[in-house]
Amino acid sequence: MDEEGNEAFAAREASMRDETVQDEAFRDGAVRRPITLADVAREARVGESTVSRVLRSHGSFSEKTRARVEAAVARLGYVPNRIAGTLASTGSRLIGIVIPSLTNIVFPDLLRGATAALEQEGFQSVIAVTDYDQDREEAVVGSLLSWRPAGLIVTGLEHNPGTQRRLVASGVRVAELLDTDGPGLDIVVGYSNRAAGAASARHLAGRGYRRIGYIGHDLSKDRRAAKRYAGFREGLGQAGLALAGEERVASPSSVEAGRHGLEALLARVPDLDAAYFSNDDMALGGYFHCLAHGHPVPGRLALFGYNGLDVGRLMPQPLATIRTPRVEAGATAARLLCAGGPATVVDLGFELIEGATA
Amino acid sequence: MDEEGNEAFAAREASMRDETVQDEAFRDGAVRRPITLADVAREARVGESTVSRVLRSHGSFSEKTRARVEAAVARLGYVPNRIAGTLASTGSRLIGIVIPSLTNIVFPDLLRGATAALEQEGFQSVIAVTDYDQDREEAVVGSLLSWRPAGLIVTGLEHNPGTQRRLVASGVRVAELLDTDGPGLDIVVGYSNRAAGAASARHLAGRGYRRIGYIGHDLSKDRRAAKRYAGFREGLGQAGLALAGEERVASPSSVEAGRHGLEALLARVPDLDAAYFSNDDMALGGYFHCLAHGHPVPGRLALFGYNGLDVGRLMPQPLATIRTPRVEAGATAARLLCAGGPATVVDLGFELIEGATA
DNA sequence: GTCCGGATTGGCAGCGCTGCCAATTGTTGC
DNA sequence: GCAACAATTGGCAGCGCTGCCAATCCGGAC
Repeated sequence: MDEEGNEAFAAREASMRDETVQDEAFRDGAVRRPITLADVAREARVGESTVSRVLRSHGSFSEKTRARVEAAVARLGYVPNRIAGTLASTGSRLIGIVIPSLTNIVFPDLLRGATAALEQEGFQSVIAVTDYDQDREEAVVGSLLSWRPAGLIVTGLEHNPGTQRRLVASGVRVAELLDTDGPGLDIVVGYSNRAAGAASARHLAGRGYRRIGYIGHDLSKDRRAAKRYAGFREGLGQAGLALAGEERVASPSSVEAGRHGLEALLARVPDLDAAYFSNDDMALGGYFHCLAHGHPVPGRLALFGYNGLDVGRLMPQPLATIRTPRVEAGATAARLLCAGGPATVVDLGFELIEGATA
Repeated sequence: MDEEGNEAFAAREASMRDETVQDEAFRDGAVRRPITLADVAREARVGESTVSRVLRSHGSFSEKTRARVEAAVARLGYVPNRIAGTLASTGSRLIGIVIPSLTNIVFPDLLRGATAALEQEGFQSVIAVTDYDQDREEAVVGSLLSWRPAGLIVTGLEHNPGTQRRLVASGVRVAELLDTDGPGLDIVVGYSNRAAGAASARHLAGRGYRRIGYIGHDLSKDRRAAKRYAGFREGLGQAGLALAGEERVASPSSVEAGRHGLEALLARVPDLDAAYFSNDDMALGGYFHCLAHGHPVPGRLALFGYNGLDVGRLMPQPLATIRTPRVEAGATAARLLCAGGPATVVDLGFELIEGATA
């Protein structure tokens, strides 16, 4: 145990090791030629197409043949080459998934739902991250399309003209996720962010809060957060209220941004009685600010988030928020893509969690 | 705005829409044949190999030819088919990434580092999730290998014999991540979980805590957490202490598991003065329990986590924990795989954050 | 003007598999 | 026992691209 507590964080290259494991795998020193379906066919003394049929359980073959082929596969340690298989057949078993970020747990959730559903259908997912940048989205969409995926899952409904063109021209099925506020290209699975914002506003207004502020992150990039914001203001307006103040941090959403954002907003608008955050991470930051400064919640200040993360439910006072079916959205989109039905809009709705912070 | 606050969570199929966007993309009603490199060659009046060379900026060609080819590509909206390209050439530009979970932010962090580095090198990542199940790991490794990736990133050093065999037999480069406590197959990038556990124990013992408990999740599946646990006990032993009690929840780690785990442990061992959690999520849950029950931290109970998540830094009292370079590990592994050097072990170390909860 | 070497270009054989079709074998009805 | 039919099997073209090699072009040296 030569590690010390305060390790230098910088990478320290450790000693090179003489690993020979790999070389051992080479048989008799000859250059190892990868094992192909033809090798299996020869080993099993059947035709190539028979091996192919057995391995895909497609078409007909006798039980005896199956056994022979499977034995040969096991003996040789054959791994089918899906690159070749995909090229030869029509469709690939790949689905491309484009998400804006991996920092916000929302997108791993989406991925989780999608990959689980895809695996069931025998599909693999190729992922790409855009960092909320539409130009990067265009680039990664092109890059994913070059793998000739059976379908593409993208986030949101807003895309560059170039991205739209590529998506349409490619002819692959596209599912746009987590937003139903606007026209989609093909399959749309999500919920109305605008409605969620409005519902949050109505809830806060209904509970009697009157000096309501907004703490958000960079809305120019996160279009869905912008829609919630718009819906929220609309909802306030319907209740005869106006936003008492708002704070936008330039960074992506985070606990830190929420904590500092609320601090800044309270400094400018001290008589706030409720704060609406662009999401739960931000709200948790706000909650920590209140705890740290002894502001009773919701007595001094009510807090409201978005997403319904687990952490919110487990705070000493459960966070008032809106739960969004992210995992389900991923799974639903994946299933619809695999099923190959007509263009559809699936609104999964959302659930307002009253919690105890508002 | 026809959404209501308390949406039913169950999926509600929305009306099918007659989307014709896709059909518009079909030219002149004929069945659209995908555009191939041969089409581009014809359009540009050059040979296929010339187009290929231009598109890959490989080999030599005149400036005039490049312009002609690029114009033809733009005119036809050609997207190269990497499936075919990969089959024809030797190596693919795919890296398979196998992670145990997407629920714990640690793995998205790893993915983030890896995908960012891979994109720079012109690689794409195919991901698969094992749910901490070694049999599923074996299955997904096989599935990823069938895409003939240039390399594979897996988590941890412990694998089924079958997984090991496949990895070695495939001949692809493998990077094993987030653990350096044991022998690796090829490239290993991470840090010592055992040392991290020991460092945590020394820290708590050094601060004068004597009745130290452990709250963890399912260690039989999460081998790295098990190593931290072992290191922690070892560290306590070196300080002349023994574990005052422990609580293992059967579920995966989560804020909820931490909160309930601490509650249960305190019920059994009321005179605990410090709690070591299997990670920060769990520790945050413990912190929430303390807040909810008015236990002063660290006066009544000290808390110590693992991973160094942002949220810990922003708690009213910053969490005492160990920061692990997860993003860096992903990026380093990706770069090493692309670089194709010899087998290596890179120990990135870790950093103990003193925080204010211990 | 001719020759030489390098730059540029095109032709074409596969990469490993699947899909089609034809050949072969086994089965059932009468 | 034989035809008709179904089940099973093998052969082979070709998916779209790259890599190799040969053909062609170009500019300068002679």
